[in-house]
Amino acid sequence: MRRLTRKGAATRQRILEGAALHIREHGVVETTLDDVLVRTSTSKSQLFHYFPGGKEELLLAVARLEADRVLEDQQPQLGELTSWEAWRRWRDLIVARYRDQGTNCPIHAVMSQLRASTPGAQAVVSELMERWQAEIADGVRHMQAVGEVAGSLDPDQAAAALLSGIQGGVLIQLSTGRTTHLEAALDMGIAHLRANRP
Amino acid sequence: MRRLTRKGAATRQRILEGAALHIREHGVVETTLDDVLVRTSTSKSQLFHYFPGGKEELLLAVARLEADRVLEDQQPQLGELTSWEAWRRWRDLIVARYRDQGTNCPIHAVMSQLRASTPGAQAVVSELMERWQAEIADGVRHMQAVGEVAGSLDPDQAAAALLSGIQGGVLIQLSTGRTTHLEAALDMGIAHLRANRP
DNA sequence: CCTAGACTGGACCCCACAGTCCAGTACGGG
DNA sequence: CCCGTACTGGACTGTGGGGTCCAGTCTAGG
Repeated sequence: MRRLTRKGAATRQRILEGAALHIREHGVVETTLDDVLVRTSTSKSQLFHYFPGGKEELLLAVARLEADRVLEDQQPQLGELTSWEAWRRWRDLIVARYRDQGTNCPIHAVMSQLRASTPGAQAVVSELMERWQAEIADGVRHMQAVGEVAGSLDPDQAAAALLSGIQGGVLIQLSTGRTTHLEAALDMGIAHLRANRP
Repeated sequence: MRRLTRKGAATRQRILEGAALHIREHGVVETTLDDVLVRTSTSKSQLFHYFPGGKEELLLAVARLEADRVLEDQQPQLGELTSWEAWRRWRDLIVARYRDQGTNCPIHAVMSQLRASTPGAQAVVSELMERWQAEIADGVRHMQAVGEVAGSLDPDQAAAALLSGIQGGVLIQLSTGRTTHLEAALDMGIAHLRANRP
């Protein structure tokens, strides 16, 4: 696809967002191409025109869309972890976000469908995790700079541990419907930082 | 199914374990009933005889099998978290176990396929998490009893956080292939306990 | 050793759903 | 205004794979 008219770009976007929404609501297993077509008032030929790779390509595009959204939803708090109060606000924001999302994580759903088949799929998640962890690590480094955290603590290590806790907390929430584990993980992660005062 | 002859029980078990193995090797999406039949030298009618609910029931049974295996694989270390040295051994055991498992988690795979459809599916994971967390919490309580951890720490809270870290670490490993996050989470969780000396 | 019912084989059904094709329409650059 | 190509509609195809059926065989209890 080399050139897209304005109309074409709009249609492509409509299909993409319609697919993302349907997956959010029904899960990827219960989402067929026809569902997406009906919902977005488009036809097969349009879908394959914009996503020549078919369902696989569409799902991958949805994964990218959702991955971007994850970090966007945490801004601006994630980018300004400059005080303990800011860390607390970020923590509350995450909990609220995932509480709202309920027991259906779009990325998680899409990934489990693509895993083996699509090589680029794991890269989407890997990249998300890297960016996420980098932002947290920046926050840790800032706290070190202002003397609230000991310089002996490895920021990347701490960020990796905190990120793991978040992922696991959300994962457990998918089965239990509760955010208790997510909260426990966040609280422990932050407490661990605070315990490492210089 | 009211009565099972010895032969019948053996066949049922053969189907179940064959399915579990095939899912471990190929993932649940790439596993069809026919694959299982060929592998176990059984026929459709046998499979539906022992699993009247069809694929869904079979997958749920596999999930239960794998869930049990998760805790078994951590014994006896998980049951004897009675010294810092024991915690370290447990930590190493987990890392080794998941390193061996590689980037294909059977439970995770099966769950993402069942999620919405089967009501009992989430219960399998919930129960696994509960049992797992309870064992960790017992370990924390023991360390409190011997005066290595402050009594002010909530054992269930700490266990929930640690468990979240493990889950997230494993989840990230599925995309990255590395156990670095799992290790970071475990190390931080245990460090957090050690930091809370009386 | 006989009979109910547990067990087995495999042919068959069926349809959901991804993917194809082609003919017709809108668009935008020249 | 004209032509190439971007775009659209929708009928059509093919098949993977879950699930059904029934007829035949084995098992175990009485």
